[in-house]
Amino acid sequence: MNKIDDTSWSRDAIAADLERAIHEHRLPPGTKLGEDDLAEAYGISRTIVRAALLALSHRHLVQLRRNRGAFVAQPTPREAREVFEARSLLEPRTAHSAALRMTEADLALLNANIRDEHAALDAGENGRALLLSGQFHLEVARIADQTTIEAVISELISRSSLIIALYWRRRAALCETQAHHALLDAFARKDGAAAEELMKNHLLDLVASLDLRNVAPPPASLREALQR
Amino acid sequence: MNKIDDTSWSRDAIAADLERAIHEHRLPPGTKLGEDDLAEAYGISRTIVRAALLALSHRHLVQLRRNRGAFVAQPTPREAREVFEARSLLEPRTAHSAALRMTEADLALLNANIRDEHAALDAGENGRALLLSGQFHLEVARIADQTTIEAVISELISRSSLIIALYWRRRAALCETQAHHALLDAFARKDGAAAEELMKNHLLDLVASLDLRNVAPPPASLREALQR
DNA sequence: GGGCGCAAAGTTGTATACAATACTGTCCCG
DNA sequence: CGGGACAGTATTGTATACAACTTTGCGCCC
Repeated sequence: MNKIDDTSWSRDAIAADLERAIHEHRLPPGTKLGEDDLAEAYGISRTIVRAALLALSHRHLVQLRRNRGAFVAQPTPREAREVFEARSLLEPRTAHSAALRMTEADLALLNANIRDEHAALDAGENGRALLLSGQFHLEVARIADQTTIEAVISELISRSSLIIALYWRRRAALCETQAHHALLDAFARKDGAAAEELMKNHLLDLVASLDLRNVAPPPASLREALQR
Repeated sequence: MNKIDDTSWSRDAIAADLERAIHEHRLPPGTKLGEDDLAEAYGISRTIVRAALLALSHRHLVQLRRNRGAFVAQPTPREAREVFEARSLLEPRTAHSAALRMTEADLALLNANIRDEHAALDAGENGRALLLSGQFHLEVARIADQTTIEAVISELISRSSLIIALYWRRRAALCETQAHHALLDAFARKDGAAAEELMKNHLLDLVASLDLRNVAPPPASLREALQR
């Protein structure tokens, strides 16, 4: 209903649209994604919606429960740790490669990204800021020219957004843009080793800002029941 | 037709069955996977088949071409390099963790795996040997108790099987089991550093045994035309 | 005889109808 | 008054019908 139904939405377009909404915390963890609702919203049949939800479930952004429907995923503390563990294996080395391949155009793009993120934060658009923050990391992987790793990181970043929604402790907004700024400096100097180290510490800081005590499943079934 | 249709196949069961067939090189790269054919083979409607094919396409094992159908993926040399690049970022450290957590039961399982692989090679069942070889790597990730990384590695291993089908240069069968045996020794000693180094070199050896010159796309559209 | 165009067949894309399962509220019984 | 069973409602699972597109083969024209 709030979606533009001028053109017909493709499966991938719907999946991307939903992923963005999840990433921006417009669809919080546990939200029920009813097939009829989505079909009506996008002006298409359930067939396409189901395919899109299946795609998102493969990215661990949506949990499918047989005969019960699709819900925005709710990563456990364990899953949260694992996601950042995987990122810490992939992203520092990727940042290293990216630093060595960095061009002026790439630097400008990353710089614009940081600026936009800051603007979003000032405007109170936290969801949009989080999305831009993720895009910064994704852009680094793209610059490293590693399509396969980029795809993996893309999924991990989106999952990280869900993790932040559930386990974020204190608002360390400044920390974020600061870390990205420091990375940008290393990139500008084409200092691979520094970029690698900065990325590694950045990810460690991110995990440190989470509260992953095992009392996690409160939003699990309780919230889900209320959500609908 | 050759499939058992006693019980009804689920989407995931079909996807797993197809993935196994691809992994074992029973379905070589470029093979057309017609929806009607599969639906008849498994005794279900195209609905489920389409969902399974969509799932496999998300694992990069199947390439979907709009209005043309599904084909077993044909990784490019570049993609091949990237897959092993990703594996070399993930698996050595994972082997390290696995070594530290190794139990007697785990060792027995890995040992049995190597034995089975050897038996398969002796029997000339190369596809089965390749599957078992992949399972060895997957088992290591499981032992490391990293579900998320395990899922990523699982996909990369299956893709590696496609890469081997396309770019394998010489049969270095012995090398394979030798490397796994050396890893097993390190695991038995709970020597994480050694396991990490062995895994790293094992993956380098694998890439070295490939012929990734950019004359790759011969099997691309030519073979696809003949295949059907 | 070669090349273009059109028509027919086959395959995939999408929507919809129906079946199966889970949820909700009510009624009856203890 | 509380608990359990049952029926109604709603939602998801699967199959099928139809539409759109691609491919293929034939025929006509140049």
